[in-house]
Amino acid sequence: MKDKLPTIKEIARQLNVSISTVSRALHDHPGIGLRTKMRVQQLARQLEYEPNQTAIFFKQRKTFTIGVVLPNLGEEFFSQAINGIEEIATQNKYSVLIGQSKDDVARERQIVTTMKNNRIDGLIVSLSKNTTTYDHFTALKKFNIPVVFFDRVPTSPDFNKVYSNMNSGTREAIEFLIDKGHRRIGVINGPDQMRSSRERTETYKQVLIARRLKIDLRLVTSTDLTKEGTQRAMQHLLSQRPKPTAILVINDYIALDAIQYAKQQKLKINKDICFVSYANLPITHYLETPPMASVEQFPYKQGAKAAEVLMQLMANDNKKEEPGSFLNIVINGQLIVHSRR
Amino acid sequence: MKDKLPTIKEIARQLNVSISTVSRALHDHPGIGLRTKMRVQQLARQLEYEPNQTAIFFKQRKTFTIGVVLPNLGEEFFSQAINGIEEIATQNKYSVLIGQSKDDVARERQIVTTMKNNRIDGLIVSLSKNTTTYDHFTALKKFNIPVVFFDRVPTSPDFNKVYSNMNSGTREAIEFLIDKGHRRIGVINGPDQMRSSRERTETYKQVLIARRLKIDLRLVTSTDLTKEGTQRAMQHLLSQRPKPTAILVINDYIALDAIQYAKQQKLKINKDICFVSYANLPITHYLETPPMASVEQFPYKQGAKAAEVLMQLMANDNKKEEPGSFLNIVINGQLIVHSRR
DNA sequence: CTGTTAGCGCGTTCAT
DNA sequence: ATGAACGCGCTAACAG
Repeated sequence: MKDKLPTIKEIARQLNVSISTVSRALHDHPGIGLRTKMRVQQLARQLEYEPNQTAIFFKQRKTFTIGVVLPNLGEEFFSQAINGIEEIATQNKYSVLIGQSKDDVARERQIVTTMKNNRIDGLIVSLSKNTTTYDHFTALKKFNIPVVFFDRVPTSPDFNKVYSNMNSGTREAIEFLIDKGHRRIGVINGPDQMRSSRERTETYKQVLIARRLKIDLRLVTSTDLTKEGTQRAMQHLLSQRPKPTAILVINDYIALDAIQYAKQQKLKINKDICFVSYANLPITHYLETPPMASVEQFPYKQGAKAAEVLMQLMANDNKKEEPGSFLNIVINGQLIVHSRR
Repeated sequence: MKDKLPTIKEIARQLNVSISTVSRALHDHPGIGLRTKMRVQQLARQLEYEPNQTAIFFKQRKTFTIGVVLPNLGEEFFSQAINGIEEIATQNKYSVLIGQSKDDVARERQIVTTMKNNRIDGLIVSLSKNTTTYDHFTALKKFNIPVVFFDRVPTSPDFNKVYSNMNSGTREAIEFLIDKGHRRIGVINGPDQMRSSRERTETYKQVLIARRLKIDLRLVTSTDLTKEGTQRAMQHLLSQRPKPTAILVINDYIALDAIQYAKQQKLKINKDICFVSYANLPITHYLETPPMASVEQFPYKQGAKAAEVLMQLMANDNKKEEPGSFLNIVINGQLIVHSRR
């Protein structure tokens, strides 16, 4: 059944020419008789010939396929990102293979291995929140498979990364809050191994020092990104005295959990307590009580940029690449204010 | 660089055995010397040998890859669905190639063609809202590539489909509203070519007739799924006299737009006017004024089921399949009530 | 301008 | 128990 697909061999047979003539004709090779070229192309069309990509992949040692590994497609941030990735990939005639780590390191490793064996030409990754070792990625170097990380990137400088800088966005956010009169500002970070957590804390201290405000590190806490973890974080923050009047939250989803908790505690949002979060997802537009402001992180743009960088790396692959130089692209976060109340 | 990957040939050379011996040893072929088998496997491990999948794909005429084409990963419904698809595919050692049609038919065709040429083993599709012809899918039959549609499925019976039945959910929804005293119930459908639109209207009439209520078809309108289209639909509905007191909306996103519009018109949600929608997305849990109820459509389950069906079809591929029998799997929608006010 | 040949890596007869 | 040889479909180096 399947094997009756037309091949160049078949075309060659029917036209009494050689296989390579057909191949050339189909590729508009310069030195080829106009007449035979026409005949070949004509018959190919008639037979609905399509080159067998698997054979080409095999021969060219190139699959025109990239892999994308990310924690969870269910999160809007990541689906927006892959949206951007797919766009750029398609433009460049690449296909996209996806895998979700579900924040499980073993699964992440498994996916990367499978993709490597499938001979992907390049890989884009947003790390699982539990990933602390990177050998499954460095291993790809041996196979000449370039890797670009985005958003959740490794701390080590020895990787290509595209991410949104927490510093500028966080600075904007905190200064915004200070300017509105807040003096006790809490922070809910993600797990410690996430780069963003450290950056956020760092900037928090810097800005407070610059503004000559007292730093109380009990106001800096973290969540494991579960709803329960966030509730515990909120409970911790609200038990401090004096209570914080504003809280910076790692992302919109977590902020929604935090806001929900605050409401349950009979706090008035934007009055008793303000929230500023990260990501600025579309859903926030539909909310009655969204965070007061959100640091936009441009997931689509991050994904697209990561894909562009990867395309570039894959193109340079043939040439000698400069040893040990890694791209580190920062997309500045930008504070979007939803409510000035 | 890339070509220094170890092959069975290389292993054979180093061990002074034949290529086929290595191949057999690696596959635990019965008639093979235990001693040589060990030596081969040992060296393979040492060399970190991995079979070249592209070669295997090529030779086996099978890629263990399925394609997924859907309108937009940015929509939660679809990202949940692909979540389910990826899960099942992974369990069955399949990889997943994705493509977004962005509701553009030309793009949909392009993606399908590319995937076909890449020799995917099977395809899962949720149609673009503008798709009216299916020849790009029927063409796949010639290549023995089974196709399963989900959610947005063709009307013709000549396809395998998994979808959520509008009938039962719609019936539940309307009866729920009638029981709460509503007599003027509006409907906002999607574009006419969507199966769900017709089903919804059909059920609407049936239930109203069964309950001996007057049918006013001016209360049944549609949106092109843009925010503006939805506003026009709302404007139309609210200009009817008497005004509807409840509105059934094609999905949660559209419902949010509709609710927003109603609020702007100073209508009190759940008092002046009630909304019931479809999909029951997680975001609704965070809303102050969610639809009063939502017909859950189990996107994860739909995706997973579609993938299971596809796996089955691909497995039967070798055997003779019964001619012209198509699977039509219905996952009953289920009304989830958010608020009884 | 066109044909011949080799080979990519693997699985699979068919011999031995 | 093992090896030799073939072919999947295609490209490309070499020969005319």
